[in-house]
Amino acid sequence: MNAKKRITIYDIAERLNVTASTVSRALSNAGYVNAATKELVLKTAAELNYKRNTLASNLRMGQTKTIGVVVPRINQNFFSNVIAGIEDITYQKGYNLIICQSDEQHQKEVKCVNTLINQHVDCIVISVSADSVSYQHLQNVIDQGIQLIQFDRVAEELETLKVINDNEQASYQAVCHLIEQGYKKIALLEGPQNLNIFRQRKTGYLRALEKYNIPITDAFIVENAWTKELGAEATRKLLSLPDLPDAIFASTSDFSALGVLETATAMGIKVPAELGICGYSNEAFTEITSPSITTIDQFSVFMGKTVANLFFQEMENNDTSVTPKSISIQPELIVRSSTRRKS
Amino acid sequence: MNAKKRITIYDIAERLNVTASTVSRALSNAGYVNAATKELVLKTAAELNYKRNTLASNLRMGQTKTIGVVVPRINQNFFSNVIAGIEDITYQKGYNLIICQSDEQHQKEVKCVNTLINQHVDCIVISVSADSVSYQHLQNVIDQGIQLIQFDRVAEELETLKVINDNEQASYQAVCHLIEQGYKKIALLEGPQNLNIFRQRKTGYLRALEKYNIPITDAFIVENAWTKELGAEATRKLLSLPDLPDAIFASTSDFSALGVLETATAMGIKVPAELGICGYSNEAFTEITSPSITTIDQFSVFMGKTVANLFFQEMENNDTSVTPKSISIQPELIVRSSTRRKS
DNA sequence: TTGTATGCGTTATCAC
DNA sequence: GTGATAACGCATACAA
Repeated sequence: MNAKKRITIYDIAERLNVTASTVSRALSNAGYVNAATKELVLKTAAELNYKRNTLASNLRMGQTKTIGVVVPRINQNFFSNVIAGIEDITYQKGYNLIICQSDEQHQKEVKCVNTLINQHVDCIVISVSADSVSYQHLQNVIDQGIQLIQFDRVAEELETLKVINDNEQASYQAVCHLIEQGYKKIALLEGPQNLNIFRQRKTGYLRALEKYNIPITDAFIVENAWTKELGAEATRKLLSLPDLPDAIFASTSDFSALGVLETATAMGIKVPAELGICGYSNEAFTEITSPSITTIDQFSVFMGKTVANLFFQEMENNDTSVTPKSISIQPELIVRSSTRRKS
Repeated sequence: MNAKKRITIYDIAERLNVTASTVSRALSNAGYVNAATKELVLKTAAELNYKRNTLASNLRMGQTKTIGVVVPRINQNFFSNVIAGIEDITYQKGYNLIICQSDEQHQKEVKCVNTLINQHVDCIVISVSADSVSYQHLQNVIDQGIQLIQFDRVAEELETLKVINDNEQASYQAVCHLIEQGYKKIALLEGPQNLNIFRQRKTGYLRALEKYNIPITDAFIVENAWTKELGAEATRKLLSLPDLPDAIFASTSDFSALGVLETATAMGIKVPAELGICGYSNEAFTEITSPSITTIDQFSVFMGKTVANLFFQEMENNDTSVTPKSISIQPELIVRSSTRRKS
């Protein structure tokens, strides 16, 4: 029962005393075919419960109408939203998605990418893992003639299509907002600096300080504080400094910001009066903490849609002008209670 | 550049003056092949940057080592966690995942399933959409000889592998807990009753009331309150009844429970003193609301792993005993502040 | 140990 | 309009 032979176009052909070619034409309505026979084919195909073998079809046609997506974690809000956005568009166009997660491991990412190449996907969409070192596997994708689109976390040196957030600007705005609220000693929780996005966020932070002539305090910059736990740990450290910060910008994630908030609250420090807190990503929970957390919305679903649209655009105007395009989405600062000191 | 011909086993064969079969054998180390030639093949394959065409291979082999997953929403915590769990196991076994989302629409679900059948996936994993009416498309999967595994939301009448939560028991425990905390007038927010999971949760609720000889109040049971907004709306309705409930069990989701909490708080009603609130799913935010929300953990990642393991088990002992197996996972009640009135 | 021949299911290019 | 035939790239039974 398990190894049951499936119905093929030959089975239909035999039944109708025509050849497989006729059946094929009828089913894919390509080429000439008598209206009557066509209807007959369609009818018996339905009767026999025929399902086209996409494998064979793809092999013959040389394209799979499939897009491979590689993300660090599927079950992370930002990424699952981007995927949902991609899916929304690709589904309408009749394309399929193969999803892989790299688990933030470079090695697994390489394996995923290779699998996708083997699968002959038409396009690979990727946001690179945190510990990525080399980008040979991505160069490989390009070499195989497969469209490559990077989003969010990108290898800047590779000339590919990119969809990114203007991290620096968003970060700059956030810190400016803090300063305008009267915070003067602003700490930064930063992420792995091998990822462009975290470097950019740091740059935005520094630019804002510079604009307002606020000196940089090295002790206020904490590396790799990008989980809730690490955020909490960093906070304990920061709040035991001789010279305390009066605001913490968790540029890595809202989870980190949550760690800050919980720790500060536990220590009896009043937010936002004594400590301002700003996160990144606009996770759902930031709205419902008390106080609610100021954060930055990345428009993740929209980002996914943009990625997908970019692919189809690029495919349609297939001129050889391989001009690498980069789309930057402007994130939005969402001001909430955790940083609101002035009316 | 885009339509660049990829390297095939023939290219390697030509280069080494052997035949494609030898190359094939060497690459898939099947059958006899001279150690020296094998090494040579492997070396030049690497040199030429050969990538196996999985399409052709799969067509030949009659299996794709691919599993299709259909969920209502990719970017919903529960589902993205299940997917992550599935991926974790299947990745280790060298299997791929094709993910589709039905958007809670039966019609889209049917299309997804058909696409997966066409793709000749080895297995289809599905959690049915909320508005599903017929299950013909799933019967179809079985008829095509494809392994079908349902999880969470299942069509009970279909004899397939199933991985479910013991919803009734969890719901029963939750309501018993409420009663033991002194709540006497417990309202129920219920989900679409065409989905088994919501029927079961309702049954658990009724069973608990019965056990404690608490009469059923029809006005306390609100249909289709399974989003935050609908939960809020239901709460306003419930809290304007002449005879108020003193607890609300949002059996549909934590989002619904959040709507309850926010509405109650806005109305100046004290939680848990005047109103007990219990949700479902253990979303991350339930821990950080104030008060934190009592809820039920479904072990979603574990559920995904269970699904994947079930597939591999079933594949390995391929005896024809098509005994439909069903695995039930016992969810866990997480008691938090929103229902804690007694020490 | 290697080569030859064939087929997986489909589509495209020819003839007829 | 329809049929015969080849090809997509790989894997295997069989022959050598």
